[in-house]
Amino acid sequence: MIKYKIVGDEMKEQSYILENSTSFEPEQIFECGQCFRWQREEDRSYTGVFGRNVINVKKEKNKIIFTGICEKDIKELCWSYFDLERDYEAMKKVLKQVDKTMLDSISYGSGIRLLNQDIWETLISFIISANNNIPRIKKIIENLARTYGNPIKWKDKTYYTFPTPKQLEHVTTLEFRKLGLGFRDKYIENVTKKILHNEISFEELSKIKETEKLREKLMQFNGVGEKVADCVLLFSTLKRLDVFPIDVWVRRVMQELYFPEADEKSVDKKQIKKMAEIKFRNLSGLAQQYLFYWRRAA
DNA sequence: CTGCAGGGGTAAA
DNA sequence: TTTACCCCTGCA
Repeated sequence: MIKYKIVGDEMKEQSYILENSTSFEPEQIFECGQCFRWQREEDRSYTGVFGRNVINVKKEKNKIIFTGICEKDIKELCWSYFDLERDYEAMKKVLKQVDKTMLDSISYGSGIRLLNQDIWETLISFIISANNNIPRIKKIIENLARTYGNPIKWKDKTYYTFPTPKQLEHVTTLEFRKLGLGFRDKYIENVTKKILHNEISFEELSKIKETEKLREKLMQFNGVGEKVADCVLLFSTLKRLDVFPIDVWVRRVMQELYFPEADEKSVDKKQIKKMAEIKFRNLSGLAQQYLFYWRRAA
């Protein structure tokens, strides 16, 4: 049995304040379905773990306050993770001109940003999301982290890092099953093995330029179909803003909007993707997120 | 109280 | 193209 040291006491708390923030609403960023490990606090701020960092994000007027314990400079980490380089105002301006619904959905979720999450974590998380509901997805991921990740202490609470492939190396199917993974247990096992045996590496994946090729590679993992692959492409550091993941909600809203005559299920994914490309072009993925967040709240 | 549908899909038939 | 799948929750 491996013992992990609690690193929290050795790391200093840091903070960073982003002034005059635009397109940054913690609730929208963390509740729009792209991530599973951010928890809402009593004061409406959010605390989460990414990499070996625990960070709290709080919005006060137009300031965003990031506080936490980090391995590296907190500002650098946040700029990368929260995609702060990208000009969301400019992208929203373009999408708003598509049609009235886009305009409405952007007004509703105007503070959404697409996170640059770790590819491995995003991959595992969305494999778990298959035919599953959000509360249970979150529960399973926390079970995984608590059981196999490293503890980090901060302010009298213990947080856990997302387990690395190495940390899942000797976990049996049965042990995964006990954590509530269900039929997905063998998928997680398969992905872990493929990574550890170097059949596919994330470094290699990151180098692939062509999105189609990258999607194909991702779909070689057991448990990864088109939807999961698209989510990884959009929500991780792979960051393909033009991919359009279609889940039940997105299918619903797209049919209502652009295929009002058709009855349920008669419009296939290919048609919907084609329509998204026509309407939203290279910003399809971002548009998908506004639509998803807006339609789900309705 | 029991039964059943359905959930941010995928693999296998 | 259709169907089973772990497990949990909501609702009839």
